[in-house]
Amino acid sequence: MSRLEASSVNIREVARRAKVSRSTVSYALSGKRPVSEATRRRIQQVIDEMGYRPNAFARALARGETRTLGLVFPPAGSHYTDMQLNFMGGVTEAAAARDYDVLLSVADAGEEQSFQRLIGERRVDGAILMEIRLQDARVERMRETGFPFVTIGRIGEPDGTAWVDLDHGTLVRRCVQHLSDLGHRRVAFVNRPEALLRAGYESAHRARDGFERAVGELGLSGAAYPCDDDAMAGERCAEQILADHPGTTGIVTVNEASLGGLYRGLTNAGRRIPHDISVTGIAGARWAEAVTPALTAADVPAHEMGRIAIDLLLERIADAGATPRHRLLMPPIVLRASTGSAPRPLP
Amino acid sequence: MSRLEASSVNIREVARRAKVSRSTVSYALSGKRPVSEATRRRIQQVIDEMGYRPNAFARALARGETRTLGLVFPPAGSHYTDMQLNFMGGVTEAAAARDYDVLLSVADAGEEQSFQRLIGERRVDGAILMEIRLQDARVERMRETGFPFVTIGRIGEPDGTAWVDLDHGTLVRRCVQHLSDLGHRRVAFVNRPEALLRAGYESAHRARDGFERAVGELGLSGAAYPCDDDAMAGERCAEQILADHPGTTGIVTVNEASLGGLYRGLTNAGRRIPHDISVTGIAGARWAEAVTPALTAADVPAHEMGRIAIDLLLERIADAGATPRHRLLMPPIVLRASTGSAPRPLP
DNA sequence: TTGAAAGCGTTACCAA
DNA sequence: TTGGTAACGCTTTCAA
Repeated sequence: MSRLEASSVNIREVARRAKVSRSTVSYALSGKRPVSEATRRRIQQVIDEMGYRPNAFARALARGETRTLGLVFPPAGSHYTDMQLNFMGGVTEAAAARDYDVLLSVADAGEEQSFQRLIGERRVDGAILMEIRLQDARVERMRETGFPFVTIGRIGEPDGTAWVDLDHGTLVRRCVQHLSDLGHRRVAFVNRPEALLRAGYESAHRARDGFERAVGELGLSGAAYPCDDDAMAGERCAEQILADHPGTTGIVTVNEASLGGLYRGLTNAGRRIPHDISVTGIAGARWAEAVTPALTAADVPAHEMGRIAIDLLLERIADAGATPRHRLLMPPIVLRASTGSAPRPLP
Repeated sequence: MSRLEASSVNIREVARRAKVSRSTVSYALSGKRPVSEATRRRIQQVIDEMGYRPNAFARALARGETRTLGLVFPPAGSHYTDMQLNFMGGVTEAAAARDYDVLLSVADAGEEQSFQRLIGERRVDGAILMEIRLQDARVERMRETGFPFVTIGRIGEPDGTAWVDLDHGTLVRRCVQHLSDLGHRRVAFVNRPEALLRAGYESAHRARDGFERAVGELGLSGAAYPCDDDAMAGERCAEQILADHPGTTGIVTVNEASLGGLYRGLTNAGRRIPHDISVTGIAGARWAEAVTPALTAADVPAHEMGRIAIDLLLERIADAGATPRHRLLMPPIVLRASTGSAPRPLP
């Protein structure tokens, strides 16, 4: 016999001690049926004495709801970004505030196993999906089954799904605009890793599209670079940018993890920020402020996005028939110290 | 009726279609009793057709085990450190590899509610506790109830508990030693936030003790500073250090989130790293490499620690009677570019 | 206002 | 090799 049973106080025992039926104990707890004040009191006393708590699984089984939400994210080895991890924090705290637990699930795009554990075995009432791709098998799967879900990020054709996302396209556009306003004519774009791009990772694609559109509309010259999520890659990326186009005076980055390396690469090449080259982009505030000079950037409100995702999900669960809602966030670009007017062009 | 039930295929239906009893289906799945090849096949076919998966809660109820592990961490608003978050990643992936799910729970030191949800309602088979204090109410509580648990970090008197921890004391000691070897005579220590110290946060205390012991043994002058977990605090801390003791030429830090600010403060004060002042300490590799020059530091193997925690926990669950084991980790200090020999003393 | 009993979907023991 | 059935701990309908 397992310890769980051994140490378990159950409703039957409470009922016996309080000299009432099990149903009365249940009703006293849920309040779904009037219970006389006298017996309610007696029951409560026994419960306090014995430290009784209803078994969550038995309750889930009887009620058909689990009061647990799933958080699905892909395995990343040791390479979680700050952003991803702060989503997790936001989601979990918001869920706790609403009396839900969060069940973590690492599931790759095509991976059936984890999905089945979560949805197939009915462990959760709904799920939040992170790291969305333009074409996302997990999302399609959820849709088919009619299971309540919300995505952080949005698929290519998000109509009919519930999601919360940053408007990466517009945000990057604004960064380019900002550089353009400062007189920069040749700019570069530092994106997330190439592997993610190939996998169809939505934010990387939308950010790049935004960059290219903006460069075109504003009549600038620009080049986009994928970059791995670490400092060394950032350093190499800076070298590459300057090698390809020495006249580059502005950089937009959406890769916070490589930021320190990017700065280092630029500095090693003898470029001062922002005197010789301006840098801006989208990043967690912590990263933006860790570099010197601090990065002018749109701060990712990861924590808030986690909270919003939970709210949207609970809405879906409460009313599966309603039209799915979404939130497209566009945090302001906060001016710090990494951008300035373009240097006089070299002869 | 909830959607869950509506879309649910259950064992009874499978049994009916395969023309066997429910128990046979159950045994065919678990293999705990021989089943003739013919019926096993027939059952499997029905299962595949109908997409049957046993309901996790019903199974948990019947078996008395949940195949779910709890991960308890304190609420942090938006201020999770990289380290904490990477623990979460490591724990989750290791659990998934062993076919366990992870249930997240935000629980403050004294908070009963979350504890009760997790343990009282028997949602998990065991739990991992993070952010340990020297005196930790949660740990005591777990101990009393005999519930299987492992701590990441260790309490003041850890005997009899299972834990995995970094040897912060010795690690900081080695950092001081390293500085001493390079000829530094006056050093400073940048710790985690004061609030954490006051709360009895173990790693902050053990690190500080290690610093003071080392300074004493090596005959150096040293001062310790608490520092909040952000760049601005790091900057102010640098200023403070130089104001208090301008002759400081070496710094040991265990506060990765303030590292960028610390560098900035030093640089603003006209000190070049490592020419005028050396910096070293304990930090996640990502942070250590994000700053320029990259930090000579002991890299926190957060991911690995998460994995170890899971292994220790599964051990506890499998054999509650065994003596709890532990792992004290001491990653090497990897030499990067932030330390060098002490400058000639000023006149 | 309360009790009895039938589920919820599994597992595992007892028979056959 | 299989089937019947009593748990597991709770909720909720039906009766009183």
